[in-house]
Amino acid sequence: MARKTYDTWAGCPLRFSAAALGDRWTFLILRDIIFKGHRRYRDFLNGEEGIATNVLANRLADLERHGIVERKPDPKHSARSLYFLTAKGRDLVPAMLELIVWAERHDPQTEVPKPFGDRARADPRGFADELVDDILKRDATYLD
Amino acid sequence: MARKTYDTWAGCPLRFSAAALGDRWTFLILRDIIFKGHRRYRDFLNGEEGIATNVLANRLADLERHGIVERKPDPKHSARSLYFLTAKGRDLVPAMLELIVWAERHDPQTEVPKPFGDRARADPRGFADELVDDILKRDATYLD
DNA sequence: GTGTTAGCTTGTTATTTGCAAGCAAGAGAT
DNA sequence: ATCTCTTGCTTGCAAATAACAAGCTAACAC
Repeated sequence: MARKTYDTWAGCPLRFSAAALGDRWTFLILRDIIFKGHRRYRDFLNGEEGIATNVLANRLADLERHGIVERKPDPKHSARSLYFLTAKGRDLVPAMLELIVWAERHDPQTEVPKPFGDRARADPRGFADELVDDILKRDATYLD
Repeated sequence: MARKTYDTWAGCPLRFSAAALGDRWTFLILRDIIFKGHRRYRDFLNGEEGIATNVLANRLADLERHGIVERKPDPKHSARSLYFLTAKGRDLVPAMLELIVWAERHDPQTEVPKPFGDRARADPRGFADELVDDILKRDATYLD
């Protein structure tokens, strides 16, 4: 069963964001789609953090319900599903970049490569656009 | 009792962010400090979302453990505690602003005032700096 | 000194998570 | 064609966490 819905949490923007994203695993799934190029259930499941399969299924369903992720059958493997970001999901990239900038600054063990952080700080909009472009290119490789 | 710690979640920036912020209530507490000017336990507790008192105590302790929030005794009322953002906490303002921009765009019921959204989109850095300034000014009113 | 408020802590129950197992449908090898 | 493996889930169960309610101590307010 999916989690209790916070569908009445519209209006206030941070409450709206919290309802959609306020969960550890949701962040990591989005990271996997945006930065690791993952699109398949197994890819998420095999991530190093070890999400439980039922929790993954719930989170993907939640993200789909929120219109952030879209599920499509894999044209090459009819048994598989693929999970893509919608435009709404792709619009989260700038916020994700700012979180990365924050983490880079405050995590002494950060693994953010310096050029990545520099670029995110110097040209956040341009970098976000570029990342969105990469996402769409990656999507295409799964769909053609 | 506080939540299970995800203290080993350093390194990857979004995992680090998820460990510190990946929770509905955490978002809302930060919103209350940044945008509503709340500093006292009661202020958070009386928020319209209705956080439970034990959950609030846990979240504040978590935020303090993560160095995002700092607790100080109220100089005017010795029985009270006040919760302030640390520099690390104030550095979250740009990410919060991007989430607000996202929510404004995708929540049909958004209550973000248009000038606020416009400013956040046109001049994110300047706006974030200004908000941090407001936070520090507000802090001062509690401490003098 | 009596009543109220602030900031919690301590139960108790409901919900969610983490872990293990199972399972149907499709793909791949023989 | 059949046997096996993989994929994308669902189900069951114990443990952790959240929600709701009550209580408790120290400080004010009068």
